[in-house]
Amino acid sequence: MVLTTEIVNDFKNFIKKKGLKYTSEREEILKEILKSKDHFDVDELYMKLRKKGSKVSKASVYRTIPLLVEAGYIQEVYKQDARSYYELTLDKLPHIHFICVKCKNVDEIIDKYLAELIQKEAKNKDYTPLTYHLEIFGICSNCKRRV
Amino acid sequence: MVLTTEIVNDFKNFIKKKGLKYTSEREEILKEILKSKDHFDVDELYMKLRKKGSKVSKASVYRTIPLLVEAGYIQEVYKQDARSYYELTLDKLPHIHFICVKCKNVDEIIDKYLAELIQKEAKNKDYTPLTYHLEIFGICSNCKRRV
DNA sequence: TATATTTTGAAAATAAATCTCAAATTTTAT
DNA sequence: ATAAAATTTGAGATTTATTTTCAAAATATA
Repeated sequence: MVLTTEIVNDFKNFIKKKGLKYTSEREEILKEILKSKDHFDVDELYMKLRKKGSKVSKASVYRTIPLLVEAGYIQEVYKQDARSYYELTLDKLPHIHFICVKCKNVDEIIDKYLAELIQKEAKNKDYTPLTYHLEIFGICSNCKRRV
Repeated sequence: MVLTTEIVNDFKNFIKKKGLKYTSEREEILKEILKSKDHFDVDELYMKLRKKGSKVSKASVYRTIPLLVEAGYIQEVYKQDARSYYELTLDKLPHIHFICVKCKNVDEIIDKYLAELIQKEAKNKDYTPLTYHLEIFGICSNCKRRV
């Protein structure tokens, strides 16, 4: 696991380099995200912060997320029902999301060939890939059993 | 190219089998979609219909799309700015969408290994895949040149 | 042909994300 | 440390794709 303090410091530098101001809200949001072990959406993140007594507004959460994406700490991994889900990029291997259309469960699968495939096709097209999603919508084994 | 009349008839059977009513609106929407060579969203489709003098409402377009997805004629291929894009499933090989974050251009790439990769992982997890997207967000070669 | 059922169009409702703006905070210069 | 300049914040309004509502119209059934 990467050190939180180190990341927080890097983020501070990133913010400064962009000529922006380093605020306690931005730090609070990053720290909370660094604790996440899984996918999250803005609402979940906002609720977690609130429960801890944070006064950060939802607007600030919405405003901080693109900065964290740009800095490379998080990625938007999929969208469901017009809602975006994010996850930490750190230490993450390329993965696939299996989204069950019945129970809405999301299963994460690591596939080491996926990154190669993407790099190969990006090179072909002279594309610079920043982030990607591979989402497979289908029916999970549980839902297949209980028809 | 698959015969339109055949598809239209299959769709009619699909609708009937579900105990729904086969309406001229549903047929109009399907026929218009069958003409599409590319991705489309609800607005584009609705506008095309209007230009032809169709009286179909946008609500009906929204209501017909899930039926066509369920019947397997179209797929949701990506979302951008909270808007869903669809395309015909017919005769389509597995493909990747490169979405340029600068110019918003979407490039389609056929990759024959993608389907294999998905089938392999689905089998592993005892998953029944229905549809999938591989979206790569990045910067296209054009936008890289004119920085 | 009449009855029952579903679908339609138009407009209202919903909800995620973005925007507005005055007040608060951060940064810079003195 | 203090004041001025610039940015960010919170709260609520706005935006916009999609969904829902409901009376009227269309379709299917008996």
